[in-house]
Amino acid sequence: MTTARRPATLDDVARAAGVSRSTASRVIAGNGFTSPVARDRVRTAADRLGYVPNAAARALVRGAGVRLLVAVAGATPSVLDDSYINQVVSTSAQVCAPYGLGVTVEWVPLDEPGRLTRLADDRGVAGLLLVNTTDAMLGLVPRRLRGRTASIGIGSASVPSVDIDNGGGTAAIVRHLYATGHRRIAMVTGPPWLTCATRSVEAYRGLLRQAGLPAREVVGDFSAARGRAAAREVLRRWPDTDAIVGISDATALGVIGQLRADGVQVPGDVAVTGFDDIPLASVTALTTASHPVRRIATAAATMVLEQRPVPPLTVFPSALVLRESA
Amino acid sequence: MTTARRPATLDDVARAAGVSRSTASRVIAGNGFTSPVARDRVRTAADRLGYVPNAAARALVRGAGVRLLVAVAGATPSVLDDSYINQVVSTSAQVCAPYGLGVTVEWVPLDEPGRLTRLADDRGVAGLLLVNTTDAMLGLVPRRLRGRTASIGIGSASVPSVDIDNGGGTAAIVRHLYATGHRRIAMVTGPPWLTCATRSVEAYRGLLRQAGLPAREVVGDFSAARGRAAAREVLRRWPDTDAIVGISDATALGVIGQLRADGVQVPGDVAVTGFDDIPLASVTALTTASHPVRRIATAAATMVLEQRPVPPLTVFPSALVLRESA
DNA sequence: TTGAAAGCGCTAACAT
DNA sequence: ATGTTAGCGCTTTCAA
Repeated sequence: MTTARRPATLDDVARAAGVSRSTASRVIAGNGFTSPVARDRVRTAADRLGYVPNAAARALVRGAGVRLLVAVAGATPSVLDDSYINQVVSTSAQVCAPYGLGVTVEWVPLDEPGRLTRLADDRGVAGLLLVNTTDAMLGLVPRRLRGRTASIGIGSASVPSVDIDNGGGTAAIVRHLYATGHRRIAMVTGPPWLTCATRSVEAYRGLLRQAGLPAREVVGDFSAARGRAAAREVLRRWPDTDAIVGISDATALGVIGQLRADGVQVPGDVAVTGFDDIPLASVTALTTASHPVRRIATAAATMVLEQRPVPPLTVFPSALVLRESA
Repeated sequence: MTTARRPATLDDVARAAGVSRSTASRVIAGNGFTSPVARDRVRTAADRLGYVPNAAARALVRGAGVRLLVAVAGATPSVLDDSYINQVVSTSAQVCAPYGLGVTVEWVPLDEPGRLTRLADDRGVAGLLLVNTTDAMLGLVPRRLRGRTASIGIGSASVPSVDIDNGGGTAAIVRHLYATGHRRIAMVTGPPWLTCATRSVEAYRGLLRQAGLPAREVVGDFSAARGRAAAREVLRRWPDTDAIVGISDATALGVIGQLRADGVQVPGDVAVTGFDDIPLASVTALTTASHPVRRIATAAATMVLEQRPVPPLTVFPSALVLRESA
C-alpha cells in the first residue's frame, strides 16, 4: 500500500533522475535544450513518481492564469440559464481538464460591454471564450489575452472565431418547405442584436424575395414561451400561413404546442421547423437543422489552449434533419 | 485613459495604505487580527487600485488548489454528454467564479473507482463534487479533500450530500395515477447501480404492494431511445397496462413517442409520467416531478467552497407537476 | 547542454 | 495589533 505521502515535486523528480531542477523543468515543460539521455531519465522518474506539475506554481511564475473564462453576452443574467450555454461550458470544462485549467462563466450585459474588461483584468484568467458576443465586446479584449481568446459567433481581426453556417442552415429549411409546396411561410425570429440570428432571418428573407413571396416576421427570443405567443400572433396577422420557421427548437416546440392547443394540425395545416436539433427534437419528431455544438465548443476551447496560429474563422455546417413536423 | 500597466499586487496595496504586506494580507484574506483603522485604509487602497488577489499565488502558498473537480460516475464517458451534467457543471462554474476558482469535469468509470484517486491527487484540485457516485468512490476521497468534498446523490459519514427526494416524488406520481383510477401501472426503471434511481423504484414497488397490485418493471437507462423499446416490451408482456411511470422525462417522452406511433392514445389508453421536469416537458404537456437542479448544484458547490460545517444531508423536495399526459 | 540563483505574489509562523 | 522573514513549486535568465 502506498502511504498517502506528499505528492512528488519537480525537485523530487530531478533528484530521482540525477539532474538539476532546471533540466527537469526543461524536459517536463518542453522548452529549452535537453540531451536525449536527460530527457529519458527525467521522463522515467516523473512516471515512476506519478509526478503532476503544480498548476498554481506554474501559473504564478509564468504570469499566466489558471482558468478559462467563458463570457456570455446577453440582456439579462438569465442567458446563463440555457442549455446551449451549459453545453459550451461543460464541454470546455472537459477540454480544459487535461491542461489543469478550470472554467468559469460570467455574464456580460449587452449595455455594459466594459464589464468584460473588469472580468478579464483578473490575472487568474488564462484565456477567454466569447459567446454571442458583439463588436463592442470584441474591441474590449485586453491585449494580454490576445492570442488567448476565441469567439463562438462573430470574430474580428484579432479574435479568431468558430461559427455555425446559420444562413445556410436556414436556407436549407426554407428550400425544403418551398419544395414541399408551402408558399405562405412565416418566421419567428431571434433578438435583432444577435448576429447569428440575423443571418438566419436574412437567409429567410432572401429566399422568399427570390421566390416572389412576402416575408412574415414575428420577433421572438429563442424561448418556447415566446414561441407560443408568436404562433398566435402569426395566425392572427396572417391566417392563411401554411408554415412557420422557428429560430430555435424551443421556439418551434412552443409554436407547435400552441397550434395544437388551438386545434391546428401540424404539419397538416401548418408545417413547423426548428433549429439546433436538441435531444428532444428527435423525440418530438421536429424537423430542424443540427449543429455540432460539442465540436464547436471543443474547437474554440482548443484554440485558446493551444495558442497556435489558427484560421480567423472556422465555419461548421448546419445539417437539415427531416422529421415529421414539416 | 488608464494605461494598461501591471495590475496591482498586495505590495502595492500595502504601500498605498501605509502598512506592511502582512497586515494588508490579513485584511484582504480576512484572517488574523487587524485594527479598524488598518482595515479601512487597506480596503480603500485596494478599491482605488482595483486590486484583485492572484489566485495562483494564493493557492500555491496555501497548498490549496485552483479548481473544483466535478467527478461523474458512469459506465461510459458518454455520461458527460448529458444535459443534467451540463447544468451541474455550468452552475458550479457560476458559483465558483467569484472565488476565482475554475471548474473541471471528469468521468470516473464505475468499474474503476480508483480513477478518482488519480484525479484527486492533483494538487490543483481545490475541491471535489461527486455526481451519481457509488459507495466505493465515496470511500476513495483522499484525506486532503475531506471537508472540501460534497456529493450530489448519496453521501457518507465524511462526505456531505445534497439529494433529491426521489422516493417522495415517485410516490406522489404513483399516488396520482392511483387516485385517477389506474390499477395496472408499469415502470421503466433506471440502471440498478444508481441509488437515486433505486429509491424511485422502491417507492413504486412499495406503493403497489400496499395497494395489493403487482409490479411491472422493465429496466431502462434514462434515455428516450431505451424508453421507446421499453414501451413495446411493457405492452408485449402486460397488454392491459393502463399507466407507465418513466424514471426520467426522456424515458417518458420515448415511451409516449412509441405508444403514439403504435396507435395507442396517451393518456386515453395509457397514462405516462416522467421525472425531472426538463424544459420541454412543459411544451410536450408531460406530467412529471420537478427538481431544482440549479439550487442543488449551487448548494453542493457552496458546501465545498465555504468549508463551513454543513448538515450531512440536505434533501430537496420533488414537486408533482400535473399536465396532460397523465 | 546543464546548473545556480533569483523571484513570481502571496500566507503564516514568529517576534515584537 | 503589526512587521519581519521564510518559503509554496515552478520557470527562466545567466554563467559555465
